[in-house]
Parts: sequence; C-alpha cells; structure tokens
Amino acid sequence: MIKSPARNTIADVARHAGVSKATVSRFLNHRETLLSPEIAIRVETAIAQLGYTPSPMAQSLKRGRSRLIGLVVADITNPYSVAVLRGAEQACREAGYLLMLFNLGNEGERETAGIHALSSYRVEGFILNTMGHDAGALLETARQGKPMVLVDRLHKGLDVDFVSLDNHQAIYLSAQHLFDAGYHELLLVTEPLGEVSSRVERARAFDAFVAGHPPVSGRCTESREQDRDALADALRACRDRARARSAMPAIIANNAVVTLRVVAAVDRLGWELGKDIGLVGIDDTEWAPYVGPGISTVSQPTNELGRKAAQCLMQRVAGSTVAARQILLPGTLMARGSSRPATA
Amino acid sequence: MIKSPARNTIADVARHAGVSKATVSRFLNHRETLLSPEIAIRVETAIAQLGYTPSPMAQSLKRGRSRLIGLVVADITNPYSVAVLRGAEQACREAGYLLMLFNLGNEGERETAGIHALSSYRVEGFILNTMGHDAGALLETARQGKPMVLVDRLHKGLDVDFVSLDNHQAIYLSAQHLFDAGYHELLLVTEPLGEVSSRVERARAFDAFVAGHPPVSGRCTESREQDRDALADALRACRDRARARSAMPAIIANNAVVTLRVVAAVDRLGWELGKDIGLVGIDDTEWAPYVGPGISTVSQPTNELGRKAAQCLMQRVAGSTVAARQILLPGTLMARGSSRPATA
DNA sequence: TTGTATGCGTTATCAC
DNA sequence: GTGATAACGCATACAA
Repeated sequence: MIKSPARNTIADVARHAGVSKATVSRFLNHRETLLSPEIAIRVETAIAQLGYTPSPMAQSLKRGRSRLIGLVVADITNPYSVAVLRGAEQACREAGYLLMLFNLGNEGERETAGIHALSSYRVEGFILNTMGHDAGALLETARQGKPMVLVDRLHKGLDVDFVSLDNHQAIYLSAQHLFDAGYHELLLVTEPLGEVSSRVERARAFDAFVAGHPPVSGRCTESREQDRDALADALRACRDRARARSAMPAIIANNAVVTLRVVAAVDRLGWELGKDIGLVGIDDTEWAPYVGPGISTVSQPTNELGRKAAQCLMQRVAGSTVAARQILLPGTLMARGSSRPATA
Repeated sequence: MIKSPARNTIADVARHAGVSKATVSRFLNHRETLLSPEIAIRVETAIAQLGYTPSPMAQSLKRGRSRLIGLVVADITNPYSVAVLRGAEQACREAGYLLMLFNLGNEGERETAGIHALSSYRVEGFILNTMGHDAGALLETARQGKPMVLVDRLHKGLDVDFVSLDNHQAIYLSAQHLFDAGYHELLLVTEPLGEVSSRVERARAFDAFVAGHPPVSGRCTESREQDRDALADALRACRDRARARSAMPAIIANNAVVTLRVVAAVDRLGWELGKDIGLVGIDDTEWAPYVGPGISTVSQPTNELGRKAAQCLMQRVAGSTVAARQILLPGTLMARGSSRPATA
C-alpha cells in the first residue's frame, strides 16, 4: 500500500494501470460486463496497490444515491431507542448502508431541523422514532416520495410503514397476568399521553381489558418527571380503593422510565413490591431482576424491531412499492417477584 | 415554497433570480463581498421561494470538507457509550456538524472496517471509543493527519487528544470510601483487562491504593459474561480471606455491566449487600438507588466527556495544531446502602 | 472490449 | 460587481 498524502482517485488508479477511468469504473460497477482478463488483473492490482476506495460523495452526486439512512430518535438516552438503533444499524450495515444519526434529546421542536439536515445529505430513507410534535417536515418528506418507516410511534395522516410492539397484546399480557395472580385493582401509569400513539393505544387496550373483566377495576394516571408527589398520591389512592373492596392493588408501568419512577415512589412510601402492591413494567431491562423482589416485565423484541424497520426501509429504497405495512411484534412476559400471587 | 419534484439546485436559483450561479454562490458563502443590494435581494427571495438548500455532498466534493464527524463506538448497548455519544452529538450539532455512527457491537475486528467506511465518506474527524484490537487503521488515519480524539480508551503509540474519567482518582475515591467505612478486604472485579487502557489503569490504581494502605488487603479478578461460577467463587474466596483475618470484605466493580454481574452473584449466594459484603460500582446508573439497599457508585461526568471530546475535535478540524491533550475529568461518589459502615 | 466526453451541484479562478 | 468556465471524483451514453 502506497503512502497517500491525499486520497487517491479513480484517475490515479487508471494512470497506474495504464487504462482509462471508464475502464476502472466499469471494473468496479459492472463486473458482469466482460473485461479482457489481462486488463481486469491490471486494474485489480492497481486498486490494491493504491488502496483505492471510491468516494461515496462523488458516487452519490452522480447516481443520486447516497447509501445513507437517516435515523431520527426522540431520545438517545432512552434504552428502548438505543436497542432499536442497534438492530437498525446492524441491518443497514449488512445491506451496505451507513447510518446518520440525529438525536432530538426530547426536544420535539428540533424534529424539522433534523429531518432537513439529514435530507440535505440526500439520505435515501428515514427511520423515525420521534415525538410527533411537528408532522410538517414528515409530510413534506413523504410527499417527495422518500421512503420512511416509523418505529413505535404512528403519526396520523402518514401512510407509511410502521413497526412496533403489539401494544394491545402487551397490555393484555400484563393485565391478564396480574389478574391471574389475584390483583384486581389496577392502575396504569404512563407518561403524558399527548399525541404519542403508543401511549394512547396502551391506555385504550387497558380500558378494554378492564371493561371485559368485571371483577377488575382500573384507572390510568399520567406521571411527569417533576411531579413525584402526584405519583405517590395516585399510588396511595389506588391502594385505598383496593382496601375498600378488599382487593389487591397492582400497577402496570408503561415503560422503563415510568417503572423506575414507580419503584422510587413505592420505596418512599415504604411499601414492598409483590406484597403491598403488584407491578408489571413494559420494557425488560437488565436491572429488572435485581430491584426489590425482581420486577416482572413485558420484554419487547427491540433488536428485532430495529431490524424489521431497517429491512422494510431497504425494500422501499430498492424500489418496492407495496402498500404501507403495519408490523406488530408480540412482547414476552418475564414473571418475577413483583407480581407474585397476591395474599390478601 | 414551490413544489419540488426533485430537489432544486443552485442553477435553479440563479435562473429564478436572473443571475449567474457564481453570484448565488457568492451570496451564500462570501457575504462580506459586496453584492449590489438589488441583486442580493433578488437572490435572497429566489432562495426563499424555492426553499433552496445547498447540497452538502456537492460542497464536500468541491471543498474537500464534509462537515461530518465519524463516531466509532465499541458497544452502543453500553449506557456509558450512549451518554458520551449524547454529549458529543450535542456539541457537534451546535458546531454545525452531523454525526455518522458506526457501532462495533463489541466485535473488535470490525474496527478497521468501520474506520474505513467512515473515512470513505470523508468525515473530517473521528471520535473513537473502541476496543483497540486493531490499531492499524487508527495509525493510518492519524498518519494522514486526520484529527481524532480518543474517549475512555487510550491506544499506545497514538499521540492524539484523549478524554477520559480520571481513573486513578475514581479508584482512590471508591477504595478510600470503603476503607473509611471499615471494609479492609477489597476485591476489584473487572472485565478482562486485555489491552483496554482504562481497565489496566484502574487495576494499577487499585494496586497502588492497596500498597499504600497496609491494613488493606486487595486482589483483582477478571469476570467474563459466560462464566458466572468463576465470579461467585471469587466472591466466596474474598469473604473467606476476610473472615480469616476478621476483616470486612468489599467489592469495587469496574463498570456498570460488572456491577450488575456482582449484584446477580451476591443474589445467588444469598448474601446481602452492605451487610455481608460491601460494594461500590464505577458508573452511576438510574437503577443504582433501587437495587438492594441502594448501590454506591462513582458517577462519571459522561455528558461532559462527550462534549469535551467533540470540542477538542472541532478545534483540530478548525486547524488548531496544539500538542495532544489529555483531559481527565473527576468522578463523584454517590454513597448508598451497599457501602454502609461495616459492622464486624 | 475499451476510450472519450459529458454532467451531477458546488466553489473558485479568471476575465469583463 | 458580475458572469463564464473549469474542476472536484465519479458513472455512463456514445463513439471507436
């Protein structure tokens, strides 16, 4: 490998091999087109000697394809986002695509800026896990026919591929499990519903479950990070309602962040999980087995979600024009101490 | 904003404003060069009307600057990497750079592939948090004079900026804290040292501490994910040694992953943290307060690390040529139940 | 089968 | 001040 002050170009290779640039380019892109073996060899060795790599920038300019995928994440701090990101990155890389990352840091207003920034780099498609505060840029992008796939959060009026946990199944799984364990006073704790489709869907599924199981009584409360007292109050109220009808109370936490808040609140109240109150959290985490008696969770196939999302996108990028799909993957129950059979 | 089937170019703007491409380009890049106000206005409105954005690809091709930063991470699953990533992304964005992400997924062999992939996109600099299995590509990149900054892991023979937790300080902080709490039989649990500089440094600091505090006896054990029994054995042995000299045993876990393993092992042994054995983990996590009696940790200023790394890089990219810096940030002790004063 | 010429969207070097 | 025009690195239609 020859020392390269600047990067060498296709022209360098051509000169080195004593052929034209076109020939080198053909060697690279149309291997099927027969080049005379002798020339092929010359080009090949020249490439090897110079350690030549085509400039994706120039290629992109010429072909109009960048081999880049834009990934916009609501919050890179959220383990869920990361897990999905991981799956997506794998699938993209395997397909020869690189990922450009834009993190919203939970500032929904930056959504448009992010999409435009990535867009300007001519990414060939988007994987979006956003807040949905500003569908404007999304619509614009969709209208331009640029492929995109939504993860976890659906935006109304956007007819595109969508990959997500089967929220209905996940909630039913949790609720049924708690029900079977003897918890009949349920409380769903969620982050503010707002426009976030996954949260709304889970709340709806929860209501449906409660409606379909008469012995069960259930409510839903929104929890904000700042307001710890409100959550504690909601927990106390739930337990009081349970006592009044001599039932056992239990919480379903809508995601890992909320689960941790519930754990903290229960801790401050001096209660014991799986004894004073039941708990199932959506999103399995590595620490769940070791908090208190172990926290029961519904595990999302995050890696698979990311992969599926990327695969959908790759198909579209490759030109597929099938109708928008909705891919719903089921969650798995991880039963632990926090939902052990209630002893009234 | 006019509907755009394809993206409009500088030529479109020029036509729309009735000027030449050169003029538009000047308007964009050399605002200081006086254009006649009348023309400036025409260009400005044309740009606005067409919603024109320059193509970074073409700019990159022409100027040789991509406004891209390459980020190579050993393992995106590691919360530490993510936290750093977050800080770095912020700083880069603020400076008008976008991040290209390459995740090694703990497969060190892919390091070269990653660097080459990003390199081919002409990223202007690298932020690296890698395994160090293959310094070849790094050296090559450094030799080409491309700026880079190492995070957490130093590679020998590479004279570049380095940003990291002050490992010596962090270990001394942990050890002194345990010592003060009455734990005199210490065990450092680390992932396999290998060539990973941060692990080796911590082990050295640990040895130094032990050597400097005669009442203290200390060992170090490497823990692998597959081999749970080995870790349990090491813990048992540590406790036995402690008993033999009627001292109290305690663990220092080298990072969050290991902390969790230790927690699991202690759990299986039926021991109680802060009672049968002490524990301080490096890396603070959101779950640390809620596992067992609360896990004492040393918190890393991760966000700050990421920002500092990105800032160093921005300076270099901007042409600064100061000598390679070593930026060491101190950790903060978060004392919790797992290191409560020992009651022999 | 191989070489020549052109253009992708920009910026920079000239002239005017 | 402003406008042609070449060049960045590459792929391709066309000519040979």
